[in-house]
Amino acid sequence: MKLSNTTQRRVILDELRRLKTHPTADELYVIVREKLPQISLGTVYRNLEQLSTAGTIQKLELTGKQKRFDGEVNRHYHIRCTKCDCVEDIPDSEMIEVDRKLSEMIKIMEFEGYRLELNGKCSKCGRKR
Amino acid sequence: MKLSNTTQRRVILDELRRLKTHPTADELYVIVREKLPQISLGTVYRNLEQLSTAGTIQKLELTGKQKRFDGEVNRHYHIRCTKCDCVEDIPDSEMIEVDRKLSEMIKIMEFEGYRLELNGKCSKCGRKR
DNA sequence: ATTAAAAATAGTAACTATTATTAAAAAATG
DNA sequence: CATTTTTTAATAATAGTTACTATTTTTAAT
Repeated sequence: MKLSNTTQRRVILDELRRLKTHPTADELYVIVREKLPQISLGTVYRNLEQLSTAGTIQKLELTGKQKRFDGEVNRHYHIRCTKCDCVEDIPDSEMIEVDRKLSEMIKIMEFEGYRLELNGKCSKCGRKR
Repeated sequence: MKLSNTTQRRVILDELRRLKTHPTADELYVIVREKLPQISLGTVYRNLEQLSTAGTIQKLELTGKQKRFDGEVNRHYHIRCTKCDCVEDIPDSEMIEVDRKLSEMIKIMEFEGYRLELNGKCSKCGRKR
C-alpha cells in the first residue's frame, strides 16, 4: 500500500513528531485542528493506523483504555505517571541493565518479545533525576 | 463497602478460580450461565470489578482490547501467545532472575511498579521447555 | 423470626474508543 | 490532461464496558 502525500498526513506526522507527550488520537486531533480546522477525527485515526503499520510511527498499548502514539520508533521505555497519568520516556541510560537482562531472557526462553511499562512519578510530578 | 454473599458472586469467583485461562468478562459470562442461566453480563462485569478492587482477584491489562481476570492474586508473569492469542502463566522458576533485576531497578530508580507482558508461543502452540 | 436498611440483581440504556461506509475531492500515474 | 487510485469529511456502526432503575435479596438490628 502506497501512502500518498496529503496535507492531512503531513500535518499529523509533523505534530506527532514535535510533541513529546505520546498523545492519544483525540488529543492529537485537537492539536492538528489548529492547523487544519476542518479535519475529521476519523482521518486522524486512519492516518495514525497507516503510519504505524508502515513503521513510521509507533502505536503504544499501555495501561488505560486509549491507545497512544509516539513519533519516535526506536525502542525505548515508558513510564506512566501515577499522579498525572501522563506518559513519559525513560532515558535509555537508566535501562541498560534491565534491557540486557530482558533480551537475554527472551532469547534463552524462546519468547518473541515483551512489553514493559514502568509506573511511578513523572519528572514534573516529582521523580528525581 | 461491604460485599454481601450472593449466589452470583460466589459462582463467578468459583468459576474464575477454577479456570486457568484468564478469561475476559464475556467468556466468564458464558461459563457462569451454565450454572445461572439468568445472570446478566452487567452482573459479571460489576462483580469482577468489585472483587478486583477488594483484592480478591486480579484484573489484567494486557495487549488487546478486552480486559482479562485472574483468580490468582500472587504476583506472577503472563505470556500472550502470538499464535492462538491465549494468555498463559509463566512458571516462576523461569522468571527469578528477571524478577530480581526488575525489583532492584524499581527500587533504585524510585519507580512504583511495572507491568511486564511476554509474547511468544504458549505451551500448546509449541513453546519448548 | 420480623423488619428496616443496605446492597445486589436483571434488564436495558448509555457511553467511549475505534472502525467502517460513502460520496466527493485530491493526488498519482501515464 | 484524463483516468485511475487514494484520501477525505461526515456520519453511521461496532465493541467493550459502565450507568440507571425498579425489583429482589441480603444483612443487621431488634
